[in-house]
Amino acid sequence: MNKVFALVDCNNFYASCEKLFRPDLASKAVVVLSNNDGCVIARSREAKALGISMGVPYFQIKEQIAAHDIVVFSSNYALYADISARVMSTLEQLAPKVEVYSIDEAFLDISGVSACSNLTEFGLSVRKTISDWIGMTVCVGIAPSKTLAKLANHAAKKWHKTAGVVDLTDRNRQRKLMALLPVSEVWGIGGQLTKRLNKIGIYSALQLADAPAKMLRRQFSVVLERTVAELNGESCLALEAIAANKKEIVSSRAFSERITELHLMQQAVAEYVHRACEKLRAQQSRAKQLTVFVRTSPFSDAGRDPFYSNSATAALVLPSDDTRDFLHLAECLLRKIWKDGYRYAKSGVMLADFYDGNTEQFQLFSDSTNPRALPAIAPELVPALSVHEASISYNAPQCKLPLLSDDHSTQNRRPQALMSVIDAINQLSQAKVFFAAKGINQHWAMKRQLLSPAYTTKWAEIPKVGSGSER
DNA sequence: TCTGGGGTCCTAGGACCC
DNA sequence: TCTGGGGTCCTAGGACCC
Repeated sequence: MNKVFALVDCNNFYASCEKLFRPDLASKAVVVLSNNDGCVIARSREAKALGISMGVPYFQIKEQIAAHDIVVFSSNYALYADISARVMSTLEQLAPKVEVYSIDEAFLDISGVSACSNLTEFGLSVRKTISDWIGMTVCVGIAPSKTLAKLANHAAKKWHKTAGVVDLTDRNRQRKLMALLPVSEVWGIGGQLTKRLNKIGIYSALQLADAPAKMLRRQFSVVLERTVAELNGESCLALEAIAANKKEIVSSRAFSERITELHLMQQAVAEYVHRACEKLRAQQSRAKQLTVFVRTSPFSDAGRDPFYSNSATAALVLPSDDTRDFLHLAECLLRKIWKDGYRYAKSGVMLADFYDGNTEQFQLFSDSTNPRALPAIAPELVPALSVHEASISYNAPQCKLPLLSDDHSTQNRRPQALMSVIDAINQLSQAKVFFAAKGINQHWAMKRQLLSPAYTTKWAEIPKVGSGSER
């Protein structure tokens, strides 16, 4: 049976979510800003028509916004995640297999549907159901590969006479559409590849589809070769109905005001460690590796406000999901890269090198006084503490384990209940329990001055741990 | 004054092994 | 003067995505 995919994508998702609870804004221009009210990241149809471009800094278009009476919102991820979950669970009722690809789009496997229903009619019924049940408008692209389904979706959005659904299962229709679209519209072709492809005379999607595969493989990569196969109707990218665990977890934010003092940066980094570890536990992984990075603004006048960016990485001896392990390590790493005299704009942490949370490799030569992982950092990184002292201050006060025991079975018996209890409390009531390291009055925390109310959720905050996909 | 956040995959090159 | 061949693993960096 031939594969058939449908790509369902919500129109102007964030802006549409904001309009959902504000019928008074139905025909008004609406834009949504990134974290910290920095850039425009979503625009309603009306805002696009007024020429507001994607990614433009808010401060640069304030006059335009006032002149055209555009309504502006800070991003409200709790709201968007909740609406997204409703759309996705509806799609799961309509199609046998669904892959949630991002907060506002999903691939459906509808192979076989054509046996009992016209594909365009199927698309229209999906559109109607999502509109009737949730109030969101979606477009549907249908094709024998994901890359072509993406292209079909693009066409459905671009041309209104399609009524929001394009069936691209026919080869002639595929070629007709590809001839009309620039190669940069193809999924997987970004700015750099567009430039290089243009140089060798490839401008349209069709020219790419007709280019010799061997040449592309040699001059570019297997990725491009696969894209071309997909454009020619050969499905290379399977539908992944079960979301895989993350292989790395990042938490980072720009500050609302510049940070110039180490103790404030320590708070911020502790906050990001806390969030990253929450996500890590939510997918039941343990991590070994931690990276901390800091940077000043890349947009400042370099003469007056010099640029600095640095990162440091270290690994625990054993993988862990305990926030305390990473707080300690992060503190050491931050001291390594911190330099006085800069105006820092952003920092963050990244967890990597993941292990299954349910299996654990014991150490062959375990140090019985050191039942848990000791950060593998050179002593010179921690001028105040020798490694020995670090291990003592690290383990002893925080866990009540028999410190002098050769019983290897105890080596990983650091109480895990603490983290579970903290996660459970914080799920019941957002951010009630936390480590003092992250500070109480976070003056540097992000600015969201135009936030809409928590219409559908208990907290107008970041999505609860484990709730759907984030973006 | 003010410019987002979070991911994945691939490749090249170095280190190391026999 | 002349210094092999083949393989794996890891990492950094680039490119892409939403």
